Amino acid sequence: MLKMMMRNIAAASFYCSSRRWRGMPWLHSNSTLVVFDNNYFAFFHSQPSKPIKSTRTKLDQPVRDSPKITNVEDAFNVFDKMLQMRPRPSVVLFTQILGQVAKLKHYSAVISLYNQMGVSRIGHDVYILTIVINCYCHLNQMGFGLSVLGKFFKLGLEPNVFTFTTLINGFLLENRVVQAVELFNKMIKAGNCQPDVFTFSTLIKGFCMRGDNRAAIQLLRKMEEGVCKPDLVVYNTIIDSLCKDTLVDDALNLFSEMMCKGISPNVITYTSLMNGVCKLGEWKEATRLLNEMVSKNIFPDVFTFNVLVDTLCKEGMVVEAEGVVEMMIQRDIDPDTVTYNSLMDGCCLRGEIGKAQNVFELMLSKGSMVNVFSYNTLINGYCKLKKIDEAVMLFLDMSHKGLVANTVTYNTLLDGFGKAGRIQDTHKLFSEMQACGQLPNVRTYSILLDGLCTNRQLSRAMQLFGEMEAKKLDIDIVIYNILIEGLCIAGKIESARDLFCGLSSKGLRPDVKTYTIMINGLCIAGLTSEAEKFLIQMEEKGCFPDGCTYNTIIRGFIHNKQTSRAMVLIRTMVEKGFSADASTTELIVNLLSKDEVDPALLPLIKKSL
DNA sequence: ATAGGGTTAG
Repeated sequence: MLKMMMRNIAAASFYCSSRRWRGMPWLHSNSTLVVFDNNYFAFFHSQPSKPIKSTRTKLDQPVRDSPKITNVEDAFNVFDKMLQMRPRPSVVLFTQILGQVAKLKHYSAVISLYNQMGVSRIGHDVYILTIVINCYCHLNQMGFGLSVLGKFFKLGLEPNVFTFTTLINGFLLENRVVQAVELFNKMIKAGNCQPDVFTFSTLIKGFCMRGDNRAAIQLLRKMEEGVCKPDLVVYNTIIDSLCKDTLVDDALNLFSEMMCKGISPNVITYTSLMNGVCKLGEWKEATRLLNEMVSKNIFPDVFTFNVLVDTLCKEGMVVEAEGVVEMMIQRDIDPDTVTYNSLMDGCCLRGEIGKAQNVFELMLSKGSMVNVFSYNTLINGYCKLKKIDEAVMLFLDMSHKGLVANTVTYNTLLDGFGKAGRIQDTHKLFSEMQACGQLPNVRTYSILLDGLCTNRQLSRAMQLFGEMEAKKLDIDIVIYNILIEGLCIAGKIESARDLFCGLSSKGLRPDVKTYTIMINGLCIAGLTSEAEKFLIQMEEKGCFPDGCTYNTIIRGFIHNKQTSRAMVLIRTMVEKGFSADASTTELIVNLLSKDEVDPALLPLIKKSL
């Protein structure tokens, strides 16, 4: 019944949005995806459908000692009953309960149950202590995790490979790679507890999380030489990391290498690869992978479909994304919160906030489907449309749903306030986020700085920048770009140049944006020849100008009435495969109407537009 | 009974 309803809703929204679609073709003019091919879906219908879900009821399942725990409340109830039983159940049963709660990711609940066990003098063993360490790790409380390790020695228990692997994971989650590697090496040296494939994959994942694919692959090669051979999880971890860095070719090489070794890919491997090619806009390659996996009887699951839905949404093709959702439902794969969040974001990107709100309400009607991502996405949608009051309402509504606003929530709202010129509210919210224990990150500061700069409060921006330096925050190039731009627009080209020149001493390298901002600033100050020097300099340093750089400098030259110089730059831009954007086009058309352009250049100008 | 891999937001 629900499925029927969903299908109808999907069909209805399909109709709605296809009308919008026709009305706004310009939204897709820069789409990197090839035009959506309806045949692409054909294979889904021709393939055997996914094996029908088992309809076995609870009664058919083998009777187990431990009751199935589906929520924390159950766990606490069962636990209380167990504590009252005489004789008391064995520690194994308690372990099973805690293990299940941990699997539900209710880590603090596990800790609290464990503490009750201590009070009730129930013995501890390696299993339960390892579960507890794992929970502390996931709660970012590695210190407590290490103190549990102390208990091993107090109780005469020997930590095993599970314990050490858990600890290594804990270090990695806290970005303490050095300690993780140290522990790993200690395991090898000590000799009585060798790392197994789990330990290796954990460390490899840690390297990947830091973006250190080289170290990850190095460790993979080490495994290949040793006794502990890499398995599918190890390959999947690295393949995914390469894909996330859009190094899809490297990922595909590893993929074939893995298959040569007789390790067959699974749905996770294919989902990572598809995510990689989708990120590059290689829709045909995504289709090929999809066909390939299905031909191997590996069926896309909700993760795989979510990648497709999200990619389509990011390209503005919400209608097509809804088509994919339709297909998921037909294949008995229920869209989940992630699916709907992607759809919502897609609607927001198109400015269709009402439609996004409908998706949000659909999630609400289906039970507690909304999460912090859902709120953040919708809040962002409203902020981008400058509907700040609606955004604030949603923000206030979160707590009623038992959801806690996180750093992203605050960053989104802070940006909304800044862009709406509500600087006073920005300050209030910034204090509030810290009072609520949500730590500002570099992104928060970049949002605050941007707000101050665009609201002409440059001295306050510089003051905040000073605070960041004093706090020894990891200041990145984005922060400098904002400040340099702020200074340029305020006409303080000298200070901007000083900041720019000081970059290398801070260990930072200017990126395309930095150069473009400087070029713009120099043009505003009338220093066009210096601007052109920057254009040459950036190329020499291996930082290649993009379309935006060329448009910026061309506009700069036109504004400075150096039309012929601008025309030369247009020629270069066209040669490099870039073209004039809307505002440059307007300037050029203006020049043409005033007959200020050499007619000989007309064919070239046509090419650039 | 304990440890590792894929999807969404700023």
